[in-house]
Amino acid sequence: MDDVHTVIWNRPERAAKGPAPSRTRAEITDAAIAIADAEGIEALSMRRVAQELGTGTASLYRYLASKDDLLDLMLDAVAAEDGSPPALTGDWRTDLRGMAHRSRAAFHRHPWMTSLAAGRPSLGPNSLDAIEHALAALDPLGFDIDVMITIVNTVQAFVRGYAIGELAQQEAVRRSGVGVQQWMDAHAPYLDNVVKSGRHPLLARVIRDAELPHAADSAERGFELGLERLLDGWEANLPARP
Amino acid sequence: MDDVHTVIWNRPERAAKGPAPSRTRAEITDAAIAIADAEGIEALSMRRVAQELGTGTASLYRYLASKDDLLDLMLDAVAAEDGSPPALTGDWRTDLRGMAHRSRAAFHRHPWMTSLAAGRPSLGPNSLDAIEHALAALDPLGFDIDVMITIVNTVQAFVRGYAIGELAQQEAVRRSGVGVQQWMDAHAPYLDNVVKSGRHPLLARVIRDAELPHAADSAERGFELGLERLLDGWEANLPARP
DNA sequence: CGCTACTGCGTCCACTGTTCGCAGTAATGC
DNA sequence: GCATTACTGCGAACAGTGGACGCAGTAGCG
Repeated sequence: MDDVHTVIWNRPERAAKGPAPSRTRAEITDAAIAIADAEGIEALSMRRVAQELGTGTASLYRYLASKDDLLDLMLDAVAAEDGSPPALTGDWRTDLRGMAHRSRAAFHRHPWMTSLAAGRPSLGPNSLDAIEHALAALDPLGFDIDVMITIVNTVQAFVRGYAIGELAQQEAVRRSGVGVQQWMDAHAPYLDNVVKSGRHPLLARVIRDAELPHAADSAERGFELGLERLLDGWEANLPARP
Repeated sequence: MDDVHTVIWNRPERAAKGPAPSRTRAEITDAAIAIADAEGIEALSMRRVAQELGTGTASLYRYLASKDDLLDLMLDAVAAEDGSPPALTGDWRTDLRGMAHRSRAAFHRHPWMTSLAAGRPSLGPNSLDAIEHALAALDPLGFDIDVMITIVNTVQAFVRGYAIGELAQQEAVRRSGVGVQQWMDAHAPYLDNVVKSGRHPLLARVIRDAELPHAADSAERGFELGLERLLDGWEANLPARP
């Protein structure tokens, strides 16, 4: 349609002329997030959003060029949930650790983010704010901008990848529609075969270990351990100041 | 239908009685991978797979309980592409680094994996082989199994998250149906605004930096740097032997 | 006041994953 | 040798999807 305003982030919300729109992008986005939270990402359809808002399905396309746009808006809305990033502490490790934990918490609040993060670069204004904030934490160290962005990138990559792995089983269970116990029961014979075959002795130990009670918070501990190791690695190898 | 063979990995490929099936799961999986490689994951439909194989759509459901099963098979098939994991070198860093690079290469060969990895725990036999191999690389160090699996987990998380971030833009461009240049042109006004607004001074430097020619291999360099930092972190903090 | 550019939306299209039932076939039990 | 059984391939149908089109109604500018 338009030549210059092709990207959602650069498209004005309201037209200059004509009747005022009766909804806002934010209302639509919030409704979509509520549906995805409650019923899963596969239940999120344009019809379902329209129903939630009590409007016609086609009306949504006055606000969004496509469902893809809606998904972009959802991701960026989540990036703003925590409000403005906290003030910098002066210690880059503390600041980056905080960013990592906030990001992981967002994934846990909205597990559908794992599905959307793939194939969708986070270029929304709120995501950019978060990156700027992380860069600011590294700024006092006085390094090249490409070193700084690489550090931020790798931390974000770790958080994203860890959250996806963490939530993968939970999401598979939810999508299957049965309870955790039934899902486990369905998979038990296969894992039993893996253990009994003897060709995966170390994995067998992992599987047995996973049945222990202490495993409850192992995901959280693994995240913290991995994150600290990554930060350790950067701290020990920060390049010399230019 | 069945009580014990509910999980694809534990379901026999061929029935005991009746006519022999005219295809195999592997044929179907390969066809699906070829389609996803060539036309993108959103072009992968059961009808499209059936057409590729010259068979009826409903016939596929003699081999698979659902499309989800097919996606699981695709992921596990990719995990077997490199053949058996190479022999251990005796240096855990070298072995884990190799695993990470092979995994990243698989993501690049099959960008649709980024979409599938979310919400889908990798429990297929080939994925399990890879994990067993990584654990074996750490075994000589003599640590608890939960420490070992945590190290493997964090490395896999980093690779997954980095690959997803790396391929996100490429996938967005592909999905949009236009060329890289047109996609860039569509986003340029927005990024210009970000730079001009002055509220993201560090990001502005990143955006300017990204236009430099050296940025061509920056994704690869970032991956290697981050991976080495993570391995550094583990090496420096390996817990005391039990 | 009229013209223009918008808004809301009913209706339609092509497509999706999956199920049902039927005809054909290979191995088994007797 | 022959009925029985358990499978195979698959056309057709079903409920759902994202999105396009065009029409009626309306708000603001000249």
